[in-house]
Amino acid sequence: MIDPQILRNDPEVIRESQRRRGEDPALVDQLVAADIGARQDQQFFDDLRNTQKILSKEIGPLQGQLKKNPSPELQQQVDQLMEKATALAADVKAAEQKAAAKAQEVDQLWLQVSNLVDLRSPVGGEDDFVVLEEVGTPRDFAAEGFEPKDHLTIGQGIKAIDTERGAKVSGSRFYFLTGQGAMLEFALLNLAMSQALANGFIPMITPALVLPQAMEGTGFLGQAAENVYRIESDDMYLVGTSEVPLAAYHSDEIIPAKELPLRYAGWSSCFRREAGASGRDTTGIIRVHQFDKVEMFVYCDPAEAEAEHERILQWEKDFIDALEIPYRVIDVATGDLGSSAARKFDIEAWIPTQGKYREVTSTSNTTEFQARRLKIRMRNDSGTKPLATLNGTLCAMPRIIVAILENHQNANGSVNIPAALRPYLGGAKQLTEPKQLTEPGTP
RNA sequence: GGAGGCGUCGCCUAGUCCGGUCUAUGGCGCCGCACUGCUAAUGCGGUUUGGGUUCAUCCCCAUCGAGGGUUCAAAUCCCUCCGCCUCCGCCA
Repeated sequence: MIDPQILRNDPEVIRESQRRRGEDPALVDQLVAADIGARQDQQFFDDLRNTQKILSKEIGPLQGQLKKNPSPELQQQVDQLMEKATALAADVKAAEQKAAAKAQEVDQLWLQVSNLVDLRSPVGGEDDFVVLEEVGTPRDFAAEGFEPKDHLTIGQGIKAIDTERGAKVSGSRFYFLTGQGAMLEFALLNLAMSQALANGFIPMITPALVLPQAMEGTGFLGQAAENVYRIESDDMYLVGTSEVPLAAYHSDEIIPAKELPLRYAGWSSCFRREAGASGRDTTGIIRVHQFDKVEMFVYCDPAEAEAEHERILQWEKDFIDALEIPYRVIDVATGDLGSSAARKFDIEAWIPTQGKYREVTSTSNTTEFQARRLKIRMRNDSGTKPLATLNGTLCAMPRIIVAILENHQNANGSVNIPAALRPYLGGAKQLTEPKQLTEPGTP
């Protein structure tokens, strides 16, 4: 949610943001009208309620007197007041219901408005991003004298990835990480968590099932709703990222300014329906329904948010650097920000067999948008105010595994392990074909 | 799943039986002022959150886990739900 003062003082700012996103600016005009109406109705109720309270306070003491010394005169006085009060009660109730209905209408409209875009975000759709930098040089496999294999071929060769049995057990876009594939994920987890810990993050293992208000508050029930799994029988949602539980963690709380910034590194499974992506990335583990991820999540003073966003991006780069993977950083365009982000940077890793860069991490500055929805505030000397939240991927397992397998493969199908990862794999320098796992179809 | 207990403005707590002196008590903590070589102690005042109004002060409304209901009037009475604790049963 956006600061309602902006709606009242300068609604054009919100209209412009909606236009840049390719969303409906007329929503803002609906909101302006609804907001005025709701405040009028609230004021009407407040005043009516005030008269009722004053009247009620007159009746109380009179009732007391009447009990001690009953007199017809007093009785008449009380009766008269009661008559007025009874009539008023109905009006108060009606006014209250009207005001509540209007307030709800305003809330519903606000839920449809996305965050104000950062004016530096490039305007346009998915393809209108701006490349900020390219880091590292893709390997020249031709010069090395062999054709690179795709990650699935390599993964199957070293018995690290099993998509056939994944599909057998759970359907398409599911997979098993087996043997050293599983160990590779654990190693990446440990590397990521060590880095996060060194950067002052608090490690967190979060719920993967959340209540509707957590999903709503983080902004995933808007346009992104079709990609969210819902557990109908219990009215809960499977999270697509631990950003959701990490944001809702402090909902309805007021955090002292001196405790900020609060940095959390969450580890959870992530679930995505990938609706509307049918036909894209159908082989391998680039686009899957379930994966594990280490996510950075920060609560900070809004004045610090932009600098923190840069820091998170740097930590993401540090991690990919450590894995020795070539990548580029893009400034995501307004149409591709999602409802919560004001600005978003993606890191895209080089995927040799696709000959292009593919998203492996994403960091968003959601400014005060989520904090307002989730009622998270900070307290400093001048009072309480909404704080800012930011998120960024530290390590999304399958895609990082894809990037490692493809970029560090050898002609014989083995894979070199980046030096930073070796300590977490017992010092091994390569992933090679093991003997113990059976082929699919073998009894 | 069964039985019982509990949920009050940072923390602890009074109030709930019996509705109106609750404009929610007291203590701790915190903030300000006074006193004082300094500190401590003491005294006085302030201290939930959100909304409306205002230059600001003031004032008004809501808020006693949440939502309904009864009533002129609800922390207090009734109903539903949620959470926590204890015990029992089942299970990882």
